[in-house]
Amino acid sequence: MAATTRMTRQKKVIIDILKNTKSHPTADWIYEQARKIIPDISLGTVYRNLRLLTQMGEILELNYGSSYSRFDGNPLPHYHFVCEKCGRVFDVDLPIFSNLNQEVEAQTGFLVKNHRLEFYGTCLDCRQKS
Amino acid sequence: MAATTRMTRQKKVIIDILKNTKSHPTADWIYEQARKIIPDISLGTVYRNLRLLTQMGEILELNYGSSYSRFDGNPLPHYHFVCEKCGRVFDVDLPIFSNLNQEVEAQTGFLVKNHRLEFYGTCLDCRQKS
DNA sequence: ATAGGTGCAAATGTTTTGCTGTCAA
DNA sequence: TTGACAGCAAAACATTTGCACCTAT
Repeated sequence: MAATTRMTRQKKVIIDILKNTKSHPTADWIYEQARKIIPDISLGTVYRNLRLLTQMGEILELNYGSSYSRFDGNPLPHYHFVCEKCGRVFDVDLPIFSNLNQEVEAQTGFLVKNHRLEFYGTCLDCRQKS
Repeated sequence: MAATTRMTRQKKVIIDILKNTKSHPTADWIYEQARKIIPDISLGTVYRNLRLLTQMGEILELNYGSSYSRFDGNPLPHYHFVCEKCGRVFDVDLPIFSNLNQEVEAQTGFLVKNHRLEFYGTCLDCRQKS
C-alpha cells in the first residue's frame, strides 16, 4: 500500500506558514516561526515535512545559489530572482516558456519534466545601500 | 593590494582536469583524478582552488538539484539538463536568451547580472534502463 | 489498534578553516 | 625574500536518521 499522509498539527502549521508568506524561507526560519505556535516542535520534523510536501508537489524546494535550501509555498511554475548580496529570493513575473521542455526533449532524446529559470544580481534594497 | 594569483602545480592540474572533461564533475571526482597526478594533493586544496576559479570566472559552480556542487570548465553562458535518476548534468544546445536579463531588470528595478536555465528529467541511459 | 509521525540527539556528507610549513614570483 | 598557497585534520554547516514514544485515523 502506498503510504498515506496524516495531517498532524505540525504539518498543518508548516503548511500554514509557507502558504502565508511571500518570502521564500529557509527551513530554519520556518522552524523559528513554527516554534511560536508549537514550542517543542523539532527541526527534524520541519525538515521531514518539508521533504514530504516537496515530494507531494505541494511546495517547491529552491536549492540553488546557496548552501541551504529555501522553500516556496507556491508550487505553480514561476521563475525566481536571487539577490547575491542579501540572499533573498523574489518571484519574477514572466510568462512560462511552455514549449521549451518539448524543444529540449526533441533535441536530446531525454525525458524533460520541467525547467527552472533563475536570475542573479542585486535587489533594489541592496542597490540603494551601496 | 588585491591578492595576486599564483599558478601552482595543484591549480594547474585542477584546471587541466576541468577543461578536458565534458562531464560536470563533483569536487570529489576532481580530487580523485588529481591524486593520480599529485598523490598527496588534499581535498581542501581542491575546494580552495575551485572556489578561487569560480570567483575569477574561469569555471562555473553548478549547485542545484543536489546536496553537492558540480563544476563546469566552460564559463561561457549555456544551459543544463539534470538527470533526476543518475544525477549527471548535460549541456543543452539552446541559444541564449540574451534579452531576458534586461527585460527582468526593467520590470523589477533590480540589477540583473545573469540567469540560469536548467531542465530536469530522465536522461537517455536511465530511460532505457527502466 | 496500529502505522505513520514526533522529539531528541547523534550521525552524515559536503565544504570550510586554522595552523604550520612550502614554493612561485 | 615573502606572502599566497599547500597539506592535514578539525570544525562548521545544513540536513538526515535511529529510536522510543505518541497520536491521527
